[in-house]
Amino acid sequence: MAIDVELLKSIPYFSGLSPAELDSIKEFIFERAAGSGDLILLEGEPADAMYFVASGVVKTFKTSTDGKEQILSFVRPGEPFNDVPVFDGGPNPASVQAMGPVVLYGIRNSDLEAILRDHPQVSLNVTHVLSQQIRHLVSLVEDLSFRHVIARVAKILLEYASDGTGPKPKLTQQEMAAMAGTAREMVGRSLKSLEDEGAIRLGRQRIVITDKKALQEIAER
Amino acid sequence: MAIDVELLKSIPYFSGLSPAELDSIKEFIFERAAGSGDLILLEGEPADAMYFVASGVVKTFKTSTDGKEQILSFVRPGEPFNDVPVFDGGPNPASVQAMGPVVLYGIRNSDLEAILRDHPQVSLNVTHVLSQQIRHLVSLVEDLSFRHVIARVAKILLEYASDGTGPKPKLTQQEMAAMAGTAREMVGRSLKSLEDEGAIRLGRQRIVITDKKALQEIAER
DNA sequence: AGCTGCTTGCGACAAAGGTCACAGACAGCC
DNA sequence: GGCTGTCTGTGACCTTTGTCGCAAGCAGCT
Repeated sequence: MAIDVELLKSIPYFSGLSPAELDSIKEFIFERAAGSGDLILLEGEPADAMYFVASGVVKTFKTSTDGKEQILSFVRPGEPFNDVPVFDGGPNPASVQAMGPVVLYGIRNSDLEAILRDHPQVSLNVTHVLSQQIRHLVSLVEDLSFRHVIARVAKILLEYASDGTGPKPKLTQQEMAAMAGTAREMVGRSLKSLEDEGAIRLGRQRIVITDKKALQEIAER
Repeated sequence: MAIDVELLKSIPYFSGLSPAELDSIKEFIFERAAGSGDLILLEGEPADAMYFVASGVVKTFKTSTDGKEQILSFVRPGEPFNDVPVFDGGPNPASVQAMGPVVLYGIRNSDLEAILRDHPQVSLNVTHVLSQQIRHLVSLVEDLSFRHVIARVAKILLEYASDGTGPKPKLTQQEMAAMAGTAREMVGRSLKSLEDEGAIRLGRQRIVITDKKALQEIAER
């Protein structure tokens, strides 16, 4: 196994570090691969490591007692997940699943603690990363609390349309439902109603945005 | 104005610091008072400082375009708010309002940045505090996504009953509604139905939990 | 004691969202 | 080229939640 130092450099956690520092950090990193659909972490389990996505995409999500799923975020290359337990000592806050074949870089809790102690720049970087996570969650709360399902679906489309930046998970209606906190059927109906309003076109396997402005307007309601 | 050093010491942000360090940090702190109902910060405005509650309680919340309010958290003595903008440079993520007369300790962004640079222990502490905020928000998302209004109300009651630890805001139905992300009437109906099930008793101005176990059970649905 | 505002308590509807039950479409795989 | 399992489309129906409109109730103030 060979840790990709170029990738390490591009990870926000480790920005601003010297090559020598990166080298010493590299020693703590282990690699882990997973196939499509593999469960990587289970919410509530004791946490012993955090991860970065090296390639592929994973999703973090919560599961309700009756089996409903709420996706919290997608994690793309260079981004971390399950870092919270390192900082507060608690269990995994959410389950994590591979959206396709993925390669992960992991760091054991105790090792990261040592890194934080030795490299103050890293904990500074971490405050930045955690802040972004907080903003993301606040925005999710806002969506769930204020917006109707159709607006949430419109927002998802706007965010996950083909903009060509980085890997995008191809979303099933089931997954969109788990993102929007609703049932699959509601997503289907929302898509249909968005099509009726002329904002999108539903093709075979593919959703095309035909009127971005209209879609944005619907997303704000 | 006199900054209370005892209080400073008890703030998680500054735990593990020497008296000398605390003294130097003290120099950056300014005091600010607000009366009941005063708006302290407005979401979306440029942020220039973060705060700690010295006495009293404030609430942080989001407002929708049509005026609905979603409470994100209550902030009690020793706890921070509006720290996220310091770490990511963005605007205030939420509005903040005093629940009663409050005294706040503030630190300007640029000053806190200096403190973080000079005292690595502080940024370590910050990662811990932010992690807790993340867990709190994830739990809020879970509630909004999985639970019915009545379960959310039950949860609120369990959390804000008289357990005698620290100042508790006395909640109106309107405020409970803003916490649960619903309308005031729904809170009223939920309380009534909780009373019918024998979990609580609604007295004049006061809600008494008569069957905690039953209430917990309802809260989990 | 008499005002004035906030807080509650309902009841009747309306609207949004969730559930169920299938049928058809498609993709990937032997 | 057929099979199988997943994904999608859809209608009917039920539940939950939101909205409106008032009428009391209560608290604090003068």
